[in-house]
Amino acid sequence: MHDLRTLRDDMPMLRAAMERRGKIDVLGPVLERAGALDKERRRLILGVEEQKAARNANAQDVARRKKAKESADEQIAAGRALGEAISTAEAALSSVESELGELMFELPNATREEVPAGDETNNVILRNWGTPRMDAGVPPHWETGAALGVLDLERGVKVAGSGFIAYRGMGARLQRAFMQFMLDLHTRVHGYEEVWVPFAVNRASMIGTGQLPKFEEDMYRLRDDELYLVPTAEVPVTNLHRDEILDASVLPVAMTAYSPCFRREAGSAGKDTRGLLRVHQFDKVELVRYVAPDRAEAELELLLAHAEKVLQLLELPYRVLLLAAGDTGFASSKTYDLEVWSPGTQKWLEVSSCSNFGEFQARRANIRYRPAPGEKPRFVHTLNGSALAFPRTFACLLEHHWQADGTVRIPVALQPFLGASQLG
RNA sequence: GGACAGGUGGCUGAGCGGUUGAAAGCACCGGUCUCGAAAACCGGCGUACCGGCAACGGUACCGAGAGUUCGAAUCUCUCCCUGUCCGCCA
Repeated sequence: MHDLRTLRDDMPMLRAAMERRGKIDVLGPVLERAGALDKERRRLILGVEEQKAARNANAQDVARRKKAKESADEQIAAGRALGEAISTAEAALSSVESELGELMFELPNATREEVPAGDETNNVILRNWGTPRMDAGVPPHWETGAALGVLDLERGVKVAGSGFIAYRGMGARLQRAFMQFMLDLHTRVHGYEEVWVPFAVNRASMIGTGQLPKFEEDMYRLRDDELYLVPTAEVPVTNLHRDEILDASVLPVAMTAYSPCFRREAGSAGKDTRGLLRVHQFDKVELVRYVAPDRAEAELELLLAHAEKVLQLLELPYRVLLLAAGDTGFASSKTYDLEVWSPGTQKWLEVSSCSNFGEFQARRANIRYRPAPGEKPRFVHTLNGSALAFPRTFACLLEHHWQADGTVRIPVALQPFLGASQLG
């Protein structure tokens, strides 16, 4: 959510931002309309408030006269007329405000200047870590997973439908090991507070982080209650301090949480859906930080390093991408993706997305901090990243560490958590 | 799920339908005093929006929304949340 003042004072910046995202065709007119509505809104406010001031003065007058036992009939009649005028004016104002509000919810965040313009073909590979396995003959994870008895795709489909996974035996245990391994790393080494949060959230939370109102069709919604299954722990964790003013001394707030993630993936049917590549329910450990604005850039690098550390310990070769504006998420001002090489499918798979949201989410969720006693509250900047999403990590693990005898080597760092040094 | 009782500023807690944005206390900030601190005393101390270069002025906000009224924190309705008891239950 952008500040209305930006609309007023820096329209060229907003236009340029939509241009870089490749959305100017659709959003240019939205910006124009919003700008006009903002002007209209202020004009109406002026009138309404003037009338209200008159009404308040008139009501005081009535009170004074009644106290003095004078007649107030004239004032009461005047007040009634004012009241009618006010409700007409307010109706006009509220219709302008609700349209303006809807338009503002349509506008994505502006990306930072170092983010390249254009679509995903403009993403920049910043660096590589490790050596991708290029030898032929590494089977895809769904074959290895079935052979080792750790993945039961057919039965996942039977009990829930396509995109729902059943893990078995050591495969199930590996999920638990992932959770413990990642949470321990982030809490004990990287200094995050571990939190465990609701996996269903209300509408206000979904609006706070930017999933709603724009992406309703991607969310699982509970029919009888105004609740949504979380698409990522980002939602409940970031919203933990919604509508609060934090003391500056608590920044940076760093929280990590495990959660299952539920995504309808509307519109992406049939795309990269083999095995674990794209599923409706998956598990993930998430990192969330609230930081002071001037720290946001540095803290994003820090958070990215925390996510990378997981891959390094899992000994999985990866690359770091700086996403181009058009590929950057709606609420984000800058996003790094971590992609792991999958030798079984000959693809780079995204296992983490680390973003700086600036004040875009904090403004929606109303998360502020007071820089110093007596100073005005300011919005925090929010950051988050997966560290990591389990299924694709699982897939790459099964492929990259696959050995010619059909077994899978378990990286040393994970062994104590799994209680085994190999699968099979 | 049922029955009661509640939801007021950072916290505690007053508040007859009419100078109540809201008493008081705590916390916090500034000052006096002190070598310094504490105590005491004095003063200040909400958020958002609109107008204004500014000083400042205006409007709104007492869980949320609607209503009654010249005027609502105060009355009515709906919803949400919290507490207590009962029921059910992992």
